[in-house]
Amino acid sequence: MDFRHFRYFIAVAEEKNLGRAATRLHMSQPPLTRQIQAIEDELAVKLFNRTPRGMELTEAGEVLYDEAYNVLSVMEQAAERTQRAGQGKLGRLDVAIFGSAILDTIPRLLLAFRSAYPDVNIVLHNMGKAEQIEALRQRRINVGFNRLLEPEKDLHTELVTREDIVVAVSNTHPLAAREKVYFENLEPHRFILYPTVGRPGFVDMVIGLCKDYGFMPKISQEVGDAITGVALVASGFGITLLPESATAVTLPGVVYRKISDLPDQARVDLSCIYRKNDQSPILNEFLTVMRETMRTSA
Amino acid sequence: MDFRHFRYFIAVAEEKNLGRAATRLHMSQPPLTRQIQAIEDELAVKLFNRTPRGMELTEAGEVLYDEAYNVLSVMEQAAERTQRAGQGKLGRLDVAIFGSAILDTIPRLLLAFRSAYPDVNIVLHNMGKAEQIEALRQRRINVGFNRLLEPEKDLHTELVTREDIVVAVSNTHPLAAREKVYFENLEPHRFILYPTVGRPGFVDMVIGLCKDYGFMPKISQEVGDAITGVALVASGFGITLLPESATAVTLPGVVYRKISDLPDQARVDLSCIYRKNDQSPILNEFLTVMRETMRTSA
DNA sequence: AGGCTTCAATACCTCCAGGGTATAGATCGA
DNA sequence: TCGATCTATACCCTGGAGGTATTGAAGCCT
Repeated sequence: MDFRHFRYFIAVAEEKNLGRAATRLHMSQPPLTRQIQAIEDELAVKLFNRTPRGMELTEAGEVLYDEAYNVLSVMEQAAERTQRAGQGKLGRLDVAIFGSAILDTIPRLLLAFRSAYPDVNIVLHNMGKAEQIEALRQRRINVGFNRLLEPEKDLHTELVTREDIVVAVSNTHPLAAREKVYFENLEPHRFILYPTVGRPGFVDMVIGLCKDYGFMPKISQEVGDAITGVALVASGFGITLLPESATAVTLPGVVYRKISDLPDQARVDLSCIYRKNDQSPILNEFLTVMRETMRTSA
Repeated sequence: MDFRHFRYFIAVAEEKNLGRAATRLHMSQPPLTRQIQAIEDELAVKLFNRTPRGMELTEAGEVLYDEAYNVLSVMEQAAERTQRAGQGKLGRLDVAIFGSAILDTIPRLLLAFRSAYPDVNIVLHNMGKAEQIEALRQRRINVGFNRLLEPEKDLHTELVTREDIVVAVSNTHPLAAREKVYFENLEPHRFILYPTVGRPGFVDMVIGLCKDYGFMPKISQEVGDAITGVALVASGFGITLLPESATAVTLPGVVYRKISDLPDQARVDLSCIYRKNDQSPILNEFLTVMRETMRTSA
C-alpha cells in the first residue's frame, strides 16, 4: 500500500471511471486498472464493482474512501510540520537568562522572535554563568544570556549589546543634586554590590574600575540581584552601580545618574552563548532575529 | 514521500545507525542511505546529522519521528477497516420489519448477528410489504422481513421460518375450556382481523382457510396490529388468529390454543426479501447468520 | 439482429527507480 | 599510524510502473 495507491483510488472513486481518472492523474488507463487491481489483491477486498457504465464503490470501497483523505492529509501534515521545523518555525528553544538582562533587552528580543515564529515554544530558565555553560554542554538549553562571558572552546559567545554603567542613588543623596557625576565622586559613598556567581563577574569589573581611579570601594551590603540592590538604595543603604537597562526598574526615591567620564572598558556587555556545533534551525533563526533586533534598535 | 520511506526513516531514527537499520529492514546499507537522502531532498530538510558514530536526528527529524508512527498507524487502520468492511464485519445494515415478526424471530436473529458482528450498525425500519419493496429498489434498506411475499424479478425472497397459526381467546371463552381445538370450532365466534397492507395479507389467508372449511368468518373488529388484537380478545371482543410467535405477547385473561387439524398450507411463513444483485458482504454475512440461527433453533 | 459506443481488461514493450556489491572517505581510539 | 566503524559514492541489474495497441463485454441505437 503506497501513497500513490491512495491517490489513484481516490481519483477512481470520484470519477467512477478509469479513463477519466487516468486523465486526471496524467497517466493512461491500463496501468491505473492494474494499480487498482493491485490494491484489491493486497487487501484481498473488492473495492469497486465493474459495471458497463464505470466503476462503483463497494461497501469496503466506501470505507476506504472515507479513510483515504485522512491518510493523505495526515501524511501531508507530517511533511509540512517537518519542513516548518527545518525552517526553524516549529519547535522549542530553551533560553537561559540571568539577572538584570531580563529587564530590557531580553524581553524585546523575545517579543520580536515570538511574533515572527509564533509556533516556537520558548522556555526560559534562570541560571548563573557556570550553570549556563554546563547546561549548554548537556544540551538542556540552546542559548544563554549573560555578561562578561569568557571564551570556551566548544561554545560561541556573541556580543548582543553594550551598556553604560549608571549609578543609582537615593533622591535625598548628595549625588542626586549634582548636575554631572564623575566616577571619582563615588569614592566617599558606600557601595551595594552583588556576589560573583562565576568569575569574572560584574563586581570584579566595578572593583577594577575603582582601582583604576585610585580607591577601594567601601562595601555596605552584598545582595543577590539588581532589584534588591535598588530597593536598598531607596532605603538609604548606599549607592549601587548598574547597567543602564536596569533603569527600567523605577522605585520611589531612587534616581539614576549617568557617569560622565566613564572609560570605554567600563561599559558592560550583554552577550549570548551557544554551542559551536549546534545545527538547530530554530537557534539559527533566533540568532538572526536577535542580530536584526539589536541592529535596528541601536 | 512513500510509505516505505516512513518505515526506513523510523528504522534509522531508532537504530541511529544505517547498517543496523538496513539489517532490520532486510536490505543493504547503500540503498538505505540513498532513500534517506531522497526524503531529505524531497522535504528540503535535513533529518539527520551524520556523525562518525552514526545518525542522529535533527530537530526537524524529531518532529517527523513524532509523526511517522501516526502516519503508518492511520494507514494501517484504513487498510484494516477496509478489509473488515470487505468481510462484512464493519458497516451498516438497514433492516425493515413489520408487525408480529418482531415478537420472536427477529430479536433472536438480531441478537445472534450483533454478537458475531458487533461493529455492524443495524438500523431497523418499520415498513409494510409494499414499502419494503420500494425501499429495497431505492436501496434505502438491505433486507426486509415480511409474511406471504410474492416473487419479484429483481428481488430474492427466502423463507426464514414457518409457524403454525394459533387462536387467541379470552380465558372465560368456551374454547378455552376445550382440550383440543379444531378449526371448525371457530365458526360461531366473532373474529378480530387485521387490515391488509399489501396483498396477499394474513387476512386473505384466514378468510381462505375459513372458506376451505365451508364458512365465512364473522368479523368483529379490524385492528392495526397483533398486540391491539390480543388486547381486544382480553376485552371480550372475540377471538383472533395469530402466528405462533405472537404468543410471546402475554396479556392477563388471554390464552392461546393450537389448532389440531391445521392443514400445511395454513402455516404462515416468515420470509425475508433482498436485492438479487446486492453484493454487500454485510448482507451476505447477515443471511448466513440467519440461516444458521434458524437451522440450529429448528 | 447488427453495428456503434463505451467501458474495463489484457498483451506486450520500455525504462527507470530501487535494490545489490564493491569501494571510497571520514573520524576516532589504541 | 593503523584498524575499526561509520556514511557516502560508483556502478550494475532487475522488477515493476507506465506507455501503446488491442481485446472483451455490455448497453444503445437504428
